Amino acid sequence: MKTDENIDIEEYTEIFKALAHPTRLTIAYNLMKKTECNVNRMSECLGIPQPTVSQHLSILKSAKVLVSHRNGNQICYKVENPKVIKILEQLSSQ
Amino acid sequence: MKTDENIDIEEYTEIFKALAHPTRLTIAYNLMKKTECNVNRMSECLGIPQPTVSQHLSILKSAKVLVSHRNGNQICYKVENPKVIKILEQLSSQ
DNA sequence: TGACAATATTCGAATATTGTAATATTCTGA
DNA sequence: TCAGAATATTACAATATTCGAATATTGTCA
Repeated sequence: MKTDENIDIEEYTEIFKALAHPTRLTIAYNLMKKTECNVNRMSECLGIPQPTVSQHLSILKSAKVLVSHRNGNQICYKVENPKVIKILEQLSSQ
Repeated sequence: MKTDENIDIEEYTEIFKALAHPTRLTIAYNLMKKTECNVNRMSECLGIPQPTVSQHLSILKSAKVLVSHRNGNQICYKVENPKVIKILEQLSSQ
């Protein structure tokens, strides 16, 4: 087995680490499938306290899985990273 | 955001957790790209002690990322899980 | 069977992650 | 500018992960 790698192992390790939690994977997958979403709405839909959701969002953002932008009163998160989208799309193919 | 999921979040969480380590991602990616490989060869190529490689292989196997079969004196590991292959293939597409 | 090669397991210390609770920050609109 | 809504941060205890060292297991072949 050659150890040469034409991919950025560190980058993907960070992405996978971010996705390796049921709450975070659910958030990322749903944001990829549907649309952007603000924090309180996620918190309600998931039945998870807002600060906990915020922590998970912070981890997803650090790994460049999500991006955010302010929309009036609130902050919307969505998936934009094409590498992440390609990965998440595979989860539901078939 | 609806929380309905048509994918098995737990299953993919396990897969991502297994892949969320540089050594394990390197092993899985190389096995997907190239061929099956035995433990000592991986240990040499990666420059990582055999027991450590064996531990990582055990984690990858538990997550159903890898399968193994005996080949004479040694044990060969490879990627067979189609869900995993689809994910790993995305890493090098472009 | 016995020796050796290949692989797996166990243990423990160091480190990282997780969830909860409390609190802080930031922004908007009156 | 002030109040309140929305979001983020901090601190800490509980739990999980990681690596290396030591050792155990398994299979092959003479």
